[in-house]
Amino acid sequence: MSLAPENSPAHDSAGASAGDRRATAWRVFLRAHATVIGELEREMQEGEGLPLTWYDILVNLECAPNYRLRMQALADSILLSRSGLTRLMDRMAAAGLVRREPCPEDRRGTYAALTDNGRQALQHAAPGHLAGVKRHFLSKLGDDDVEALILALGKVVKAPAPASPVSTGALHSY
Amino acid sequence: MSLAPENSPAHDSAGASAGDRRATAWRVFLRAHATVIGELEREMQEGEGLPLTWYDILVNLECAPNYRLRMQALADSILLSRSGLTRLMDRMAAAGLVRREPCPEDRRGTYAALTDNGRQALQHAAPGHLAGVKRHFLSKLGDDDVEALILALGKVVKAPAPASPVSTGALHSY
DNA sequence: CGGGCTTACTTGCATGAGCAACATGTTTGC
DNA sequence: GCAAACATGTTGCTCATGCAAGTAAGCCCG
Repeated sequence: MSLAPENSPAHDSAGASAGDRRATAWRVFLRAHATVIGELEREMQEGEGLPLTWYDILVNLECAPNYRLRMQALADSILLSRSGLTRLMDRMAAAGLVRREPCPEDRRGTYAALTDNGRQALQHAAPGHLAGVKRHFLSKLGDDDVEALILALGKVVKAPAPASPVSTGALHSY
Repeated sequence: MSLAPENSPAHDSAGASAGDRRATAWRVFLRAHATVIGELEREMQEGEGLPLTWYDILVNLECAPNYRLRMQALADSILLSRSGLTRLMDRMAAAGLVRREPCPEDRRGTYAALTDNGRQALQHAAPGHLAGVKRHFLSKLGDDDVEALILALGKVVKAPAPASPVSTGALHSY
């Protein structure tokens, strides 16, 4: 989104103040995200008929032990509210990609489990998505850019660069 | 969102392949965006009662000649669909922050114009937002990080780093 | 000048998301 | 043990968004 009406108060005097550079960094960051995600979403929708959110669910389940995850954990992982996930699971279950399973250990709980159809859909969609990420993002970066991004943005994230699948969250809630 | 079930096909052999580093960069990028935007949205909502989208509109209008913009241009600027903007303007007009003005030059057109209330709301909200951007993003970066981000992400964006207010777009459509 | 094509916005409809309230089940402290 | 606190998932409601269709106005060309 926009930053502010005028740039940060001029505490520098030179042409491009440090504040300007920082504002620019922020804008580029926002714009880059919007651009890339927009493209990926469009391609996934057109190519596979899957919303990126669905893909996200599928990946997270594929990587989970026994191809299933508690609703809570899944919601956290894709940064969706619990109720949002409940509804999303309804839709994906109706489409045959996932299935609910009761949780024996905690009878309040429910597992979201990947169906065979779901795994197939994922395997069908993954190469295109990977290619899209490369095409719209990674291919434009040199090795040094990659390292610089990891370093800089890692500082921004609480737990710097988790190894697990990890979700955008970007998708939702903006 | 998640990248893929497994990381990119192992074309390298060493521990952390180039592909891994790239996948990591992508994940950190997504996570950083989700984290920061989530915080900013929350703070704006709690502090000012404004959705970030509204703030975004206000900034764009504040910076426009005569504090007004054609609907089309505004929609492009905040990366919202036309119909989305129509409805958004309805809500913001109802809240007294903006106003529709007929466009004399092209009678099909409409200006979205900032009201005095809108300017006040913006002036009230801007410092907090600025501070939030600093707190959650800029303050964690060194000058070299800032430059590296501009360089790397600039390559990702079509028109590299426009000077105008610029919108997230990130917000919407994710 | 007048019929078609285009553009600018608006509206109908469907989708997706969050919050608050709920039902159910588990844990904790006495 | 048992009641109070807490956790998990689902449901009611409202809001926000996009797409496609509709309406109004400008433009182009014969």
